[in-house]
Amino acid sequence: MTDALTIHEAAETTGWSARMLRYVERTGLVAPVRSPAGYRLYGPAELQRLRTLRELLARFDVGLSDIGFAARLDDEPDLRGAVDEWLEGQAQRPEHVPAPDWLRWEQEKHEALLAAAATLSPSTTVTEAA
Amino acid sequence: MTDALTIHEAAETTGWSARMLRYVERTGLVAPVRSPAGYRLYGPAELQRLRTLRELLARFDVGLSDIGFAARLDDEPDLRGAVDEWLEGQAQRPEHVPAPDWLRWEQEKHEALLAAAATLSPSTTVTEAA
DNA sequence: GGAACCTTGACACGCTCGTGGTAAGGTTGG
DNA sequence: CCAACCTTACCACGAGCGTGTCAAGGTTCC
Repeated sequence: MTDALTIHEAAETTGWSARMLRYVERTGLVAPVRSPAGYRLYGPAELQRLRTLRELLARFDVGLSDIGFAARLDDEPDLRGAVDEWLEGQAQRPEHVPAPDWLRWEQEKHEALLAAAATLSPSTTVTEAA
Repeated sequence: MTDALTIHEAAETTGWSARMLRYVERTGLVAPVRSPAGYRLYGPAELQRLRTLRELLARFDVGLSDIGFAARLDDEPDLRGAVDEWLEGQAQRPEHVPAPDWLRWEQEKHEALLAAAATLSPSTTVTEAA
């Protein structure tokens, strides 16, 4: 009990390489406690975390940096908010723009504006006929 | 009205370079409609989206790929779930492990196990005394 | 005190990201 | 018809990711 594995032992039981365990630590995703001498000590919790992390990366083919970003989203509400807001297609439309016009655009775009993009005004603005 | 800018015009009004607009499109974050001939046509919505995206990246110093990942989280519930679950420190502890034991570990870790990590058992398992 | 660990730091390598170019070829407007 | 635009497809390049390996130096155990 009260077992703590050294980096190489942890590597063996988790499937990571010792090298990668150090790297993972640098990304801030799994940081083991240190012995007074500085040795990394991986407890059951860390080991489990490492195994599931491994599974996660493999299953969805994402990178450590992606998970790192997700973590950042988690403790940076501002970022989370800004990103979410941007993602939901600019939910809060900029009031300074008439709005009805730009809305049509979205609509048309999602439908078949492609073909209907016929009669447009000249100038540098692109125009074309079917 | 009903204006659609070509890539270079859009570049000018959004601050991106034409080159980057194509790149941004490849990431799937802002994809303009295409004219019958294949020309990219940026409408007000896209332009706005590009401007706010630019602001977002600069303000938080994140990359297009990060936003791309956030988008992926948004439409891949499985991924979102797996990531969130992993992030909240393995909320659902593995029932197959006694639990009380690993919990102590977390506790001790967050406190001052460092110094208390004195008397341990020998073998390959790390051990040390103060 | 020496073998067997651990630590950090560095070099390396292939790959992706974020950029910029350039070349070869279609469109379009006047 | 031709200049001015657009398109895709490449080359390039520095920075970072994901890995490995090696070197120089502490720890620990017996």
